[in-house]
Amino acid sequence: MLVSTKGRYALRILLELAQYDRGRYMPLPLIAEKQDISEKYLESIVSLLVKGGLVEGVRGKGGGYRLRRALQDYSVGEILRLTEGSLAPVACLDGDANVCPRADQCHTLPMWTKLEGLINSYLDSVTLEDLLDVPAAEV
Amino acid sequence: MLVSTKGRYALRILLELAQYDRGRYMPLPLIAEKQDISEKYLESIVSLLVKGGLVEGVRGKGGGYRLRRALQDYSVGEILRLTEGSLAPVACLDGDANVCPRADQCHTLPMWTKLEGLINSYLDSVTLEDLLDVPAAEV
DNA sequence: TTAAAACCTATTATAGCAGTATGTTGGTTG
DNA sequence: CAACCAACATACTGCTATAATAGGTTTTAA
Repeated sequence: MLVSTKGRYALRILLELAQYDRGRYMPLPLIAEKQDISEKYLESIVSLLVKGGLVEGVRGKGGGYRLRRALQDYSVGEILRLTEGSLAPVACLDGDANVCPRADQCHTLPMWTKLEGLINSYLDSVTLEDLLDVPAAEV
Repeated sequence: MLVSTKGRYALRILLELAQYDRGRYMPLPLIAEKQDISEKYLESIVSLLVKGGLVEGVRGKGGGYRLRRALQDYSVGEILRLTEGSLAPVACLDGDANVCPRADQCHTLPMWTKLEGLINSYLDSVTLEDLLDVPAAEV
C-alpha cells in the first residue's frame, strides 16, 4: 500500500482542524471523538505534524492544535511525504540507501522514476482547500 | 510500498524470458541464476504467471518457461495487478470488501480514486517491449 | 530408468503497521 | 497553591503481509 493509515489519518486531522473555529485550539480528545480514531494513535500522528511545522500545539487548559497556514498552502503531497516518509512506489527508490547494484542495467528503473514523478506531482497539485471544496460523495 | 518484490521480480522474469531464445523453454534454475534470485522464491512467482496465462510452463527434461504473447501485448499494469493483487494506493480502494462506512462523507476518496486511475493508466500504457527498448541506465 | 524440470503444500523469519500503556511537562483556573 | 487539562515523550505489544525456505510429487525427454 502506498499510503497507510498514518497518512490518511493525518489528512483527516488536518481537514478536521480546517473546519474548526480557526482562531481557537482544538484539543486532541475532540478530534479523536469526531473522527472516531483512537486518541493515543492520533497523538503519535499529530506529533509528526507539529514537528513538521504544519500544525501548532499549545499545552494546558484551553490548549490543543491549530493550523499554521492557509488551506491552499498545504499540499497533500507534503503532508503524505511527511507522515509516510516517502511516496516511492518501489523500494528501489526509497531513500538513497537503497542504491541497487543492478541499477545501471535495470530496464525498469526509468519507469519507476516516472511513476514516482507522476504520483508526487499529482499529490502536490492537490491542496487541503481543494479537498474541502469537493463535495464529499462526488465520484 | 505500492509494488513489492513479487511484482518487481515478475517483471524481471518476463524480461529475462523476452531476451531468451523465443522458440525454446527457459528452465527456472537458469532464470534464478541470471537474475540472482532464490530459485524457490521465483518458483512461487512464476506459478502466478502461469496461472494468469502470461507464461507457458512445460515439465520434464528440456522443459521450462516461455512467453505466450508478443512483447507489446504485455502491459506492466496487467503483470503487476496479477502478482500484487491490486495497485490501489490506499486500503479504502482495495477490493470491494473495504467499503468504508465514511465513504459518503469522505473528502479524500475522489482524490484516491483519481490517483489510482493515474497509476493504472500509466502502467497500462507501458509494455514489455517499451521496457526493453529503453536502454538501461537512461534516467 | 535416470535425471531434469515443473508443480504443489506447508512452514518460518522478519519487519512494519497499528495500536496501547504509562508517565512527564507545561499552562489555566478556582 | 492545588487541581485539572492538555500536549509531549517513551516504551511496549499484537498482528499481518512479505519474503523467503523446505521437502516433497508428478511429468517428460534422453
